[in-house]
Amino acid sequence: MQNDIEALEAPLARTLNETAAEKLREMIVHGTLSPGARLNERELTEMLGLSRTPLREATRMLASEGLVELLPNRGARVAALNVSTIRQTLQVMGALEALAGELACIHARDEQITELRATHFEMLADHARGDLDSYFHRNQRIHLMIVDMADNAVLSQLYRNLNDQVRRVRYMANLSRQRWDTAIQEHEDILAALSARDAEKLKALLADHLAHKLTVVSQALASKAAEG
Amino acid sequence: MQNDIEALEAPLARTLNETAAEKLREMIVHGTLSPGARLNERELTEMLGLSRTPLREATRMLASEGLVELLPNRGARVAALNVSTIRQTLQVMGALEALAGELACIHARDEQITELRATHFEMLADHARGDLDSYFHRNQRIHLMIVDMADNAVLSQLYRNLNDQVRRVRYMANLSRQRWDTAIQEHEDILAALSARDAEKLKALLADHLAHKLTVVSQALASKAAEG
DNA sequence: TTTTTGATTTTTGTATACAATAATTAGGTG
DNA sequence: CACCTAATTATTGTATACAAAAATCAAAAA
Repeated sequence: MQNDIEALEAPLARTLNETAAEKLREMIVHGTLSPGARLNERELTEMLGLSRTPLREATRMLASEGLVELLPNRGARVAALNVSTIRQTLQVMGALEALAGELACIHARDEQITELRATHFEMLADHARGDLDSYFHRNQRIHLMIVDMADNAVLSQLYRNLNDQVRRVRYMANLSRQRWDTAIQEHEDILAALSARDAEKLKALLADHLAHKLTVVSQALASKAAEG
Repeated sequence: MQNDIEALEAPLARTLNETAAEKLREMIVHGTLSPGARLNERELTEMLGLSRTPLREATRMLASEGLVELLPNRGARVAALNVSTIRQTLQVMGALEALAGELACIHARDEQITELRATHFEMLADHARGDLDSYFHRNQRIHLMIVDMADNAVLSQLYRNLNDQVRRVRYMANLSRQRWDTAIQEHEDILAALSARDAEKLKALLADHLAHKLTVVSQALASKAAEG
């Protein structure tokens, strides 16, 4: 019945604007709402089954997160995705990952590193069986785990926001499979450096890793721009 | 000839929720609304002369910026200011400044550095005449100039958001004057490194500078917590 | 045809009305 | 008195109503 569904979907006390923000965020990240698309309030309220008030509050939150652009008196649209912005975002993420790596070497507990290694092996399994989706998901998870090991909530929150921007590219343009092998090797090196608590090496590895990601993502965006 | 307003990103037309967000942001940063204070919608609407709709949209934006905390069904309150959060924030700002310094060494135009040096001397003048407010303001400006020299809009935006958090401490607890002299020296070194386009040195100097700031701000917060 | 201009429609921004939840107070009970 | 409990009040969350701006369309003029 209805109450059960509600309880499953919203275990904690939540408001409509929060759930709306979550739904919209997911739609934007997954590309259901494509970059630059106008957000028509009437359409979205019908789609989400709520009124304009919580919807507008949600779009304002997403605007502050950088997923939505506000046009005064002309509503809102999904933030555009261009190579320049993604490059800037990845540069910042690189700086944040470097900090995260440094702090993780200090604060990470052994069981966290063990858990990270386990996830890494699961990702290897995904790689072996060619499960791109699961591989991508666990890849994300590994990076988030490292960031969270830094034990800095501000850092974690910021990183996730920026990461959402990059995830959009993944869903927009399927990233090439050829990068897999090098990425796997990089992850193994990263794991080794963290286990050895070698902060400087970890920072360097993370920087390289992200630089590679930048080239891949840029190419993906550029080819998408060329075909579209 | 037609006005190409569309091409410009900066929207000149303003809505009430934006101005409300600006007002609230300023009140929070300046401490007019003190940390942890409940945001009563009736009071604020009367104070700002608008209705609850744009006010609530504003508070949601500020929540995403981290200046406000939302309590479901219990409204909102000004985000608390504790040493732990400020430490985390400054750590992240440090990472961002390091990136900014690196990029600034590459992208900064000579006239920008000239402008920076001019602001530095004006700050020296503030120091000489003991104008703490103006000194503080120009100090902020110098750091923002360096960040903006990186030519990375994502970085600039993020840095400003985090900086707002730290500014709150300044207004909450007047920072000690004794740090002035060391800060002046550090700024001169930073300026020299940037002029020489010495990225590594600049990064190190900025890191030191921020580490000092962290101790000062922590002490200020701790003493404030002790007296309050 | 193309352009322009003014009316019509749509969409957004804001205010207010209503509903639901939380806070407060008053009155009883041990 | 302390401690419940219920009624009242206040406050928040959501829906809707209204106003203003933008977009659309259609007829007239170049």
